[in-house]
Amino acid sequence: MADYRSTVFLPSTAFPMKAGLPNLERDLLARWQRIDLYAKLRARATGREKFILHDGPPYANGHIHIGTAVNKILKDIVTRAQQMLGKDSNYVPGWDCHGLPIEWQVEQRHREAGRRKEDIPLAEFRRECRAFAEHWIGVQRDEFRRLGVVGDWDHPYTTMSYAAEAQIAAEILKFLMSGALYRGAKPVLWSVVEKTALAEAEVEYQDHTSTTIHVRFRPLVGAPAAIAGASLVIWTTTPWTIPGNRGIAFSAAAEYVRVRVLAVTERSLAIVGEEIIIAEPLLADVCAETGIAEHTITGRFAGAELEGARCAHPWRGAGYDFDVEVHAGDFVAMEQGTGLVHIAPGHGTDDYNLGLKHGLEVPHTVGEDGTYLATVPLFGGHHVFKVDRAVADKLAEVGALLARGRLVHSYPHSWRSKTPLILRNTPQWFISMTATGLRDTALAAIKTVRWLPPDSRNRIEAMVADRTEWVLSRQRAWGVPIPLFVHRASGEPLRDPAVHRRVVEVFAREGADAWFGGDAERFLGPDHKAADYEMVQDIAEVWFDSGATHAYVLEQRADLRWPASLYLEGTDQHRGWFQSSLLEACGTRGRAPFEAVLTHGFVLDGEGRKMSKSLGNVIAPQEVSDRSGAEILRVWVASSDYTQDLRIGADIIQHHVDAYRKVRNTLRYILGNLAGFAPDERVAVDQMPELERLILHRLHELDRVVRQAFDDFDFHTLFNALYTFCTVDLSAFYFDVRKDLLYCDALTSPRRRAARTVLDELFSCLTAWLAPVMCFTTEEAWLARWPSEGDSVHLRTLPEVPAAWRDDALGQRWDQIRAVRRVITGALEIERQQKRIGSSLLAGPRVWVTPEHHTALEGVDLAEVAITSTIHVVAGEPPAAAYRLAEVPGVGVTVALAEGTRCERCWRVLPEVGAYSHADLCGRCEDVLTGGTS
RNA sequence: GGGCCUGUAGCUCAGCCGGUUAGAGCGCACGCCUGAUAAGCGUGAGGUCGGUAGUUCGAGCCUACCCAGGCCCA
Repeated sequence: MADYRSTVFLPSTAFPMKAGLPNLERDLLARWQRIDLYAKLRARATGREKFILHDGPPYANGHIHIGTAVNKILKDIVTRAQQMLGKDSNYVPGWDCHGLPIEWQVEQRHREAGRRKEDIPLAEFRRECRAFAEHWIGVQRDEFRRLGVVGDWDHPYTTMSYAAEAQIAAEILKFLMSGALYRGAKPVLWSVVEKTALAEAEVEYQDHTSTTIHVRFRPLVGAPAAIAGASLVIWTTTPWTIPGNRGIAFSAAAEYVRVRVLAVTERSLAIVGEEIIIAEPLLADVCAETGIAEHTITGRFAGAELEGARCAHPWRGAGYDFDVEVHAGDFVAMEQGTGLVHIAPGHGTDDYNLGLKHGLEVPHTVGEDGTYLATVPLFGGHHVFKVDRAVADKLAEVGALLARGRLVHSYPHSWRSKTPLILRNTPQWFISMTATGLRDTALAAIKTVRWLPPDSRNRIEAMVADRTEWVLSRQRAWGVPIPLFVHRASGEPLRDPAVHRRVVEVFAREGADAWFGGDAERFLGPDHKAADYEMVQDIAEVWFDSGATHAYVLEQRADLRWPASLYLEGTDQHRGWFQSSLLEACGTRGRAPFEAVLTHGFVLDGEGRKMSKSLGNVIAPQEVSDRSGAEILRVWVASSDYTQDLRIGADIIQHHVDAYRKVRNTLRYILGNLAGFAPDERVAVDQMPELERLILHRLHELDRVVRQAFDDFDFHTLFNALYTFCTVDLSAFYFDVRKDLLYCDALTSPRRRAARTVLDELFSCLTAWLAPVMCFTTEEAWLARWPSEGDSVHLRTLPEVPAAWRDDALGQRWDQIRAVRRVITGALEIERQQKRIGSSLLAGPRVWVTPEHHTALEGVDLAEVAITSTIHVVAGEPPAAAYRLAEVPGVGVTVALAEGTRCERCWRVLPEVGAYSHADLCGRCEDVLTGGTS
């Protein structure tokens, strides 16, 4: 028997089945660097409408993790998609460089070397922080590039560049001049040993034994009848804050009771006959703790009735003659205590906020060394850690102490000295949300921005509406100083544009380090005496640095644009960068610095849990890149619905590896069958068989999906649509059906040429559509087809899909044809199970169809479509024995073996085989080999 | 504890304005092909739509509560 394999036109391509992604990616990255793809993209897009995705700067203090990888990949897909939509989509990456975590790590190094931070000159310390940030910028830049992210990596922005530091200073001064910046005070975590403020990250929680006290507060004349004559009882674990008391908080959601004491235990400080007010749910606890043995409830009322009541401080008459106000607080819990919470606005965050809301005084009571200020009656000069007993005694003396006790609980301690911390009222610089109408401006600006997903707007709106102020200052070393001179006599910050100009100029030239040189004259100039001014030593919090990036990046770079087209970050940035950018720009420019904001979720493990070292479920992007390829991460990101949290785990990675292979093999098959394809081989659409026109129609449909998805940043819809197209429409249908004529028809056959024309269009569309996601593989495929030194698939824009390809009627007709095909394949499967056939080409089925189907099948070679050798179509009711599918009513199939002999070249079984010069060939194959027309 | 959000097959996702037996692809099982071959094709089994209670003639879609999870606060 003759072997005709060599006469068959099998696919041929150098594009390998196995990608070897990690190596391929490194090669392509080197190539893009060699040809300077970024510069080529810019050159190609000159003059086009700009699309500016402004990078939210990641923090430069460690390797990237899977979350930062997702963020950067998503940004890259967006920028590439916009570029392909025909815009100049320029992406400039940036880094956040100042701030505590870097300072902390640099300090840690010194500690390990046995040096104290205090012994290191500030200038040197700042230099080390800068070097530290620089190092990690380099590391992260390599890691981001490894993911395939294209952007201006040679000219990124940083928050610590001199230009940035100068502009940050300038922006702060704008807030000063507008009247929004003011000096106030608020409680911060404070170490009395180090005499410094600490951030939450520097705090360790350890068990601590506190003295607890129950204290009576007597309502003043005019109090509501419900409480008149009784005592409000509070409970606290920090007796030393009693001198700072200015209020009492209750829960508006709770019931309160008035309780008359009937009997007490031995040594109880409760008095038989007295009446106290506490929350109902805590009644039993309070009685137990204060030694009330018997009681009766004489009143019961809703918490709300307490609102606005006033009490006397227990030490009224001894310097504590102010009123203590009673207000609702949503932080009042029914877990412990009395349901009435002592409020010291200088010593607690809830206390401070409640005080702010009701205009309570925020007293300064404690100095930086932990001793009471001399102005504090009774306790001036005493240390807060040694005063608990004295406070309790003093309360007992005036009859206010109802009980005292001890409690072991988790309490914040300094990570350095291991000593307990206090919350201490500390001077801070604030940006007011109201003085210049900042909150209203921001809320109005929010309405003009496109928030994606739409829920995102609720979140930012609620946060801005609830925000009471913006605390700008940090008592830290590594950051941009708040460049103010405070007049010693008046306490007013200096507002002199000439001085401000000098500050900004010097910062731009020498960096913000210049501020800490101690030379005030160079900034103050001849008009002010340095001795008259205090030079503020606080630095600005890092959210201000990054919130001002729009000012020193978007506004200042000619290749960018203000406002940005898009900010794209994780959902946590509603409190962070989205908000600081919004507030900064609204405060200085009156509008948002972005037109749209896109938010993504967080990365969780395969079970939907947070990744953590202790759970051992952390997946590093570097590992995935090295093992499977960064392309797999990109496919994973693109096929996930990132508006929700994304999950990743070993099986999920495998899933996307499989999906990748399917798409890759689709491209490979197209390339293989396009071998030697020349432009003059092309066939006009109206000359094509229906099947080819159907695929073009699908391309037209997909083109609309793709453009819409690019516009909406909706990549998972896009990727799933393309993936399904590759599997369902191409691999399982079109390619399978067209194998016969691609392999066996003559090279000149019009229908083969038509198929190849369609493959050419498929290649053009798929490589472009997938390029933003599969940036490596599409480039590899593009170059496999069009070898070139300097070209790239990424320099393309989306192909124009002719409107003429659309043919809805054809699409609907083929839906019916494919339904009939499903019945046939089902029937063939039965035969296969019975071992009557193997290949479908052995079959010659008989198909009964409805009149509708019959019309749809007109002019269609159903045998070709079903990949059988022959087929008989009959209009009419199928016999009882016919195979049917419930979802395709009226269609039935019986299967007989195809009559005839197998053509040894195309493997179809036909009666004509044997009638030609080659005894084992069909007519078509005979002609291909002889050049005849039999 | 508060604000915002999520929960549909093992996985990634569809599911319109509430309206028949809840879909797709992958994976899995079984089979076919051996001229896409560490490929390709077919068939099949998988879901009490997180739970409970309501509203409704009818709920995966609406309401309440609960459970699990995420982000941000406290």
